[in-house]
Amino acid sequence: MSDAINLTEEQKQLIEKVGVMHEKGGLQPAPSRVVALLLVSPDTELSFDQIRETLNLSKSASSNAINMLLSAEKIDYITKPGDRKRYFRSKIAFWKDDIKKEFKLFSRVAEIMQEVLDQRPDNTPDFNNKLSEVIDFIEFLNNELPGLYTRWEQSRS
Amino acid sequence: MSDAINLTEEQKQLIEKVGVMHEKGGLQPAPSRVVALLLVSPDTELSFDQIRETLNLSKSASSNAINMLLSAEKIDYITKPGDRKRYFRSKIAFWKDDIKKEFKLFSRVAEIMQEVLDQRPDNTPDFNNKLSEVIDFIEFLNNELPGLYTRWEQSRS
DNA sequence: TTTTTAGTTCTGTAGTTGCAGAACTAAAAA
DNA sequence: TTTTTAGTTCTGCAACTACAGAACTAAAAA
Repeated sequence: MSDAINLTEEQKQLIEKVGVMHEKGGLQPAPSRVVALLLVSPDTELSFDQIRETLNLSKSASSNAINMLLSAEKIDYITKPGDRKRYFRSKIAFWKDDIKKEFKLFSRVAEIMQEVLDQRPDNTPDFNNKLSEVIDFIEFLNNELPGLYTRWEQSRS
Repeated sequence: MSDAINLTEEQKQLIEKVGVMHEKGGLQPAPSRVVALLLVSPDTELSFDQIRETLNLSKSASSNAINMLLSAEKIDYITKPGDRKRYFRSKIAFWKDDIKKEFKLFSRVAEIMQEVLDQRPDNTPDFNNKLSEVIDFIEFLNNELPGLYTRWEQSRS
C-alpha cells in the first residue's frame, strides 16, 4: 500500500512550477519539490514516507532534502502522541523572517560595495557617485522596512 | 608584454569577494569575476585582453563571460575612434533597473503563490491566511516602490 | 529476544558545469 | 595579397551535483 498523497494533475504541475521557482532561488531540485509539495498539498503536515512516495524520491534523497530544509528553517515538524513519525510542514507562516533575511543579504551587498567604494580612486567621480547611490538606497530601504510593515498592517485593517 | 591591469593584493582579494557575492546571486564564476573587476579596477573601461589577462582567463572563458554579461545587461561597452577594440564597463549606473528587476521577480513569486492559494481547500484557514498575507505584502511592497524612490531622493537633498 | 519502524549514511554513477586549449573567422592593416 | 587583430566557436575533460540503491542503525513494538 502506498502512502502517496492523492493529487490532481493540476496540483502535480503546480508543484513542479513552485519547485522550479525555488530552484531559481538557488535551492536544489529535490528540496524544491518538498517545499512545493508542502505548499500545494491539501494536507499540510506530511510524513517522511508521504513526501517520499508522493514525489517518487529515494529514501536518501528524501532524508537529505528534509534535513537540508530543516536546517535552513524552511520547514519544521510536529509529532503526534503514540506515533513515532514526524510530520513535516512548511514554515510559510514565518514569511516575515524570510523577508528580513532577504533584506539582510541586500545589506551585505551594500557593505561590500562600500568596501569597493572605499578603495576607489578619486578620478572617477561619476562612477563613484553611482556606487554611493546604490549603497545609500539599500541603507534607506533597510531603515524603511519596519515602517513598511506597520503601514502595510494599517492598510489592511 | 602584458595587458594586465596592475592591482594591489587588496584589490585582487576584493575582486574575489565581490565575485563570490555575485556567484551567490546565481552568476557563474568567470562572469562574476569580470563584473567584480569592472567595479574594483581604477580604470573602469577595460578591453577584452585587459580583462582576460588580469583575471588569467582563457579566451573562450573571457568571450563567453563577456557575451553573457552583455546580454544580461550587466555590462556594456564603448569604442574609441581609430581603435578596433571594445572597452567594457559596468552598468552599475543603471542600478535602479536592477532593483526594478528584483522586485519584478518578487511579484512573480506572489503570482505563483496566488495560484497555490486559488487551489487550496478551505479547511486549512490558518495556512491559507498566511499565504494570503505573503501575497498581499509583496503587492504592497510593489506599489510602494515608486514612493520609496521619491522619498529617498528627498531624504538626500 | 526478535522484528519493525523511521529514518540515516555510504557507495556508485549519470548528468551537468565551467573552463582550457586549439582551431577558426571576419575585418582591418600592412 | 598577406598578416594582424579581436575576438568566436569547437572539442575535450576534470570537477561537481544530485540522486538511486543498498547497507546500516537506534529506538520502539511485538
